[in-house]
Amino acid sequence: MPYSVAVIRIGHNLFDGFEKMTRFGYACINLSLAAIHGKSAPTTNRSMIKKTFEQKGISYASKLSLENSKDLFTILKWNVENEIFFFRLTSNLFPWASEYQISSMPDYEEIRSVLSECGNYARENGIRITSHPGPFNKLCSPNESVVLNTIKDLEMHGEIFDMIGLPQNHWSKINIHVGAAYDSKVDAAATFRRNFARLSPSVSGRLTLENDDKGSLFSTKDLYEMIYSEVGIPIVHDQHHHGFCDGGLTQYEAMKLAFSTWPKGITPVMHYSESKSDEAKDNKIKPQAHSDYVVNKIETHEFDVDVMIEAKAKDLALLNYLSIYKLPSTNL
DNA sequence: ATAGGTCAAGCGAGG
DNA sequence: CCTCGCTTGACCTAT
Repeated sequence: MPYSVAVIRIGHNLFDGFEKMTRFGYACINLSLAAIHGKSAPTTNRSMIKKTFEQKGISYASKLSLENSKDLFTILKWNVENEIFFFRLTSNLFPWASEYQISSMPDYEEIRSVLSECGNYARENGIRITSHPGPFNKLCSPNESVVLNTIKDLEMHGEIFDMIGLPQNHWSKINIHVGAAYDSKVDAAATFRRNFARLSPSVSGRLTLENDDKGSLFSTKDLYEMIYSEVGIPIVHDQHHHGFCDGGLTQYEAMKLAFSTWPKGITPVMHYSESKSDEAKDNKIKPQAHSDYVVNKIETHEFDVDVMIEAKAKDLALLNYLSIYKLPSTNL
């Protein structure tokens, strides 16, 4: 096995025994480093608009990709220094990657080498790296061109994870939503399952599904009954979304169901966020919108689960949360 | 140098 | 019909 999750966990367990474990994580952007470095802060999100891509093409995309990759290493180091072992990788590491072969970038070899170092570092330090491709990924679409674009985007994520050297399993999950119903959840789920079979092992082995945040779409219960039970895709339970689409289950029931879908030896993931409208005391803001910070105690019950905090203030929100409750970022 | 407008992709909800 | 919200603000141009 090129990347042994078991070894990492046993290693950390030497310190703490075999108590319940939780890693807290943040998504994509590091605002602590931004606060220190200002405009020149490390970022994995350099991008460009379409017009610029048309003018400058793959060579400029390659340049940005290399810089993004180098800064990924800096951010991973920051994570270790701050004892954060769960991190969502940006989907924008390689700008416009759907428009070219990654391997034909001029800086491909150097990028591969930098990403491979990132992977080694993450493995040595037990950082869990995951991703969350955008909402335009619709594997359930009746429109073939939408499906083809989705497959392309997902395969791009898989290829990048392979370059980093992440295992082709749900430890390094690529997480999406079903995200649409087209007036028939039954049909949408069938289309999803059919198109799931078209993915390479690099993607299908890592893919997870998250419950939607609209009543008409897929609750955790729906995902279990209509997708997991047929094709075995593990479920990421988002507590905030559950408030808008609960399928008749309590948080606890939905968590129990979702976590039961994960393979043995791989810690399930839960998403946590709070409403911006509550935080700002402004009911004109949609309740689905994420707050800057999270302040309520996160309930994990008896479950062994990693918690991704989705808050606009990113790592600042995570560090703030941990300080409120005097928690370690992990008790691994 | 900074502010403000703009920007690939798909959906559904709400005004 | 338009805007927002979601993965994740960042880029570009005019001042």
